[in-house]
Amino acid sequence: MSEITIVEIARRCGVGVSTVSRAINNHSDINPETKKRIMAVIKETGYIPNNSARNLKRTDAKCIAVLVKGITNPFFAPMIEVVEKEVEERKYALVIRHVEAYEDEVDVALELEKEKRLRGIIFMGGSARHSADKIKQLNVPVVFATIGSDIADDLSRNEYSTVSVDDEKESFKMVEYLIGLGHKRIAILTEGSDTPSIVQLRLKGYLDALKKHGLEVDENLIRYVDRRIYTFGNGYATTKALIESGEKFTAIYCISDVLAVGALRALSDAGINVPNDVSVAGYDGQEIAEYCVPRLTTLKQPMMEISKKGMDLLFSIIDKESGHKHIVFPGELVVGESTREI
Amino acid sequence: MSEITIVEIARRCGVGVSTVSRAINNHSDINPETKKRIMAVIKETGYIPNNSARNLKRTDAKCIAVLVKGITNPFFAPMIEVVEKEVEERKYALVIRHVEAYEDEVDVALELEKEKRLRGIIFMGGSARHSADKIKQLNVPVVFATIGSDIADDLSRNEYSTVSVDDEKESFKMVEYLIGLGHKRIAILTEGSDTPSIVQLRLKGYLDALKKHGLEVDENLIRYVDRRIYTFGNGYATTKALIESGEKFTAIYCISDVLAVGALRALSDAGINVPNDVSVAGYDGQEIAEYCVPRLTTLKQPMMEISKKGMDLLFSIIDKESGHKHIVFPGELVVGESTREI
DNA sequence: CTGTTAGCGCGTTCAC
DNA sequence: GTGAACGCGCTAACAG
Repeated sequence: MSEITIVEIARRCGVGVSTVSRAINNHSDINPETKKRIMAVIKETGYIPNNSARNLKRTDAKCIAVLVKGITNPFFAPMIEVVEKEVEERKYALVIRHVEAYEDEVDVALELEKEKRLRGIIFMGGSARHSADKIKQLNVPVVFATIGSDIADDLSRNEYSTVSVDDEKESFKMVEYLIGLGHKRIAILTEGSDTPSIVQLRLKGYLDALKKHGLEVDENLIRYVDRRIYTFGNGYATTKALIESGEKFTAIYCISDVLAVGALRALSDAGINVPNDVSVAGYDGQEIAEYCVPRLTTLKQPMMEISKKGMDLLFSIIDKESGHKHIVFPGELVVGESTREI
Repeated sequence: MSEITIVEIARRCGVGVSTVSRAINNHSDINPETKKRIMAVIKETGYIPNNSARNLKRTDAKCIAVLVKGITNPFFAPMIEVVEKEVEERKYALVIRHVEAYEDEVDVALELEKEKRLRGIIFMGGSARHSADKIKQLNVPVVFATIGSDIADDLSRNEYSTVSVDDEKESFKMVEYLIGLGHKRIAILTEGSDTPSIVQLRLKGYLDALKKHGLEVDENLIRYVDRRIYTFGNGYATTKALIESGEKFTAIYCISDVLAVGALRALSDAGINVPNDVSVAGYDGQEIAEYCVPRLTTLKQPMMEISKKGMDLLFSIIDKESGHKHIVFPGELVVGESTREI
């Protein structure tokens, strides 16, 4: 089965290849009649233009790329939908790539840019610190969503945009809320991450809140989950270990809702009532927080707004209507049924 | 910023382009010294080969594609991880594409195949009935995961493989289990789908089980969620409507775990105890089923085995060691805390 | 071991 | 309005 190419279509229609090309790409300079004839043959033969060849030649491809770190992470699902909608509205093409945990997302972007004709890139998740040089190499506007600007050094602030909540501040807010309820021994479920990331910011918010309110930091209450903060199992296992360690605590603050749901289950299994015996708080404001039993107190990130704003910003930079910006959205502390006064 | 190409690298190294190509692609016939020199220049210049051009020429690209219908669906996350591992082990490249609900996955595959040099395709989710002709057009081995063979007509059985559970049978099993617990008025949360899909099979299993046990089908107990069966909100809203309708029922069977979690929440809000007042059963055996409160009784699909077997099969067909097969895995009825005898 | 060269399939001039 | 010819960046023959 030799692949059918544009030449073959041209031959069958008795026209030149360029005419076929014009028909495919909706060019204006073409006789409607010939176009119709060509399109008929194309449909009939099931011909599909080779995208690689097109990318090689095309100069005007309007394409946006979204690079998602950990696409299996449900957190990004609603954001991606917003991106799809925005991109479609503007008649751009969209390519979604997921980036492995061990890959450098900017490297992947670099590669992708060679392959497609990208006009803009939006990153979701991933590490926070990238060399400005590398980002500059991308040559197209770049927006980081859900990653704040506070980790960027001043030099690189103008090389890319960020749209996010202030993870440190919001995390601080949540812990302060727990403290306000009278909790003094607040455990935290976090991840032992060595790279600068939102995880570290959230931990810092926790530490600062304790400090501000004169509570001492007990290392035994800082619990590191095994690698991934978006699995129920990790929240469950870590909480179980915490309980069994005999350490005293009256609240658990989890840096993701998914971890918190695992924590709820572990507490329930141990016969510990939430919120009467122990309060549980999450972070992210994912859909699950609203539907678990009890409903989770969580720090809701305005995901839709973040992605919407991220796209607006990206397009306005593409259209040279704006320079790079660093936008911070406020998070919302949603009080559920999982926390109460002590 | 003119893009830097292989010619430029060759010029800077004072060698021919093919030598550079050989260096990049780890060919054997090359002097280690020259290779080292070339690689150094490549690193220095930040040169990245253009993938489109490569795809255009390459004859041997070992690449597998996974097309996922609704990649935002957490159901496929663990399966994709298995695929990644298997593909990597065999030194193939992997391209993951997610397919919109309104797109035809086979069409997308057709397009992708023109662009990349695919050696095999694995589909996850999506509609069940595809014309054998179209699949044949793909020219490479195709495996459908999580979609059964029962919807394929005999003619096309040899054109592709399927690896799945028998959705109708397993669904039947679950409903029979509920009936065995003494339930007579069993509501079902399903999706009003017009295309042949697992959804219809699960509904059929429900209907058949009722019939077999002499229970009459009450249309009022068949509830259709609004479009998507993998959102908590839909399970919640539909269950809420069911409760408020005043219809009597003692069990709810949800055709996905995600719907079931939403149902749990709605019942809890209405002051209905699970499982004492109403039993709830899910389907899929996702991680959440094990961590919600109460734990969900569900029909667990062996997702890891399905994807592992799917990949094994795909590769053995690629290597001509096997023809197309239709493999059915047994599901496992996992009894949680959400169902009890009436 | 290395350089030269011919296309891969297509979009884009530039003549007609 | 249309066709011929060129070349995008690269790999794979082939010749040295």
